[in-house]
Amino acid sequence: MQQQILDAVRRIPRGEVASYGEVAARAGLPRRARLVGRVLAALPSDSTVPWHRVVNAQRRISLPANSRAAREQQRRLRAEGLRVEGARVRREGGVDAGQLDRLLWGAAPAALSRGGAAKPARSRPRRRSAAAPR
DNA sequence: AACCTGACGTTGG
DNA sequence: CCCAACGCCAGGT
Repeated sequence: MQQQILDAVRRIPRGEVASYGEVAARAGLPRRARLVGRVLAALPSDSTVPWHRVVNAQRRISLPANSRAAREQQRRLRAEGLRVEGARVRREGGVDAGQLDRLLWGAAPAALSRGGAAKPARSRPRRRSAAAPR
């Protein structure tokens, strides 16, 4: 099953990241996020597995800040075009759901914003002043 | 077998 | 957004 995990990691596209939990799930091992971590920790330094594309659910590098490994992960991620601030990793020019809506529909989907049925429940991002990706 | 520990995750404050 | 509490799974002592 360790192979399954490594394969899942290998399937992460260049320039993208996946969480330990996601990797575990994709490997058919739900709830085994920690296992993913231990497997990666055991990787030989010469491994070709893109372990650097694995981050925690908060999209943060899950390694002791400033450790050798942490810096290496930062280096590699940046090399793949990802923005890394501290431990936080984000995709360049990433668009959130709200932006995507506006990009596709031009404006707020009035039909959905009508009170009554839908209950957003969770505060939605709402970014109005963000520069539109040319 | 109890207990500690960690490249984790989710929820609530 | 940061932090604390829990919940979880596997290994190591």
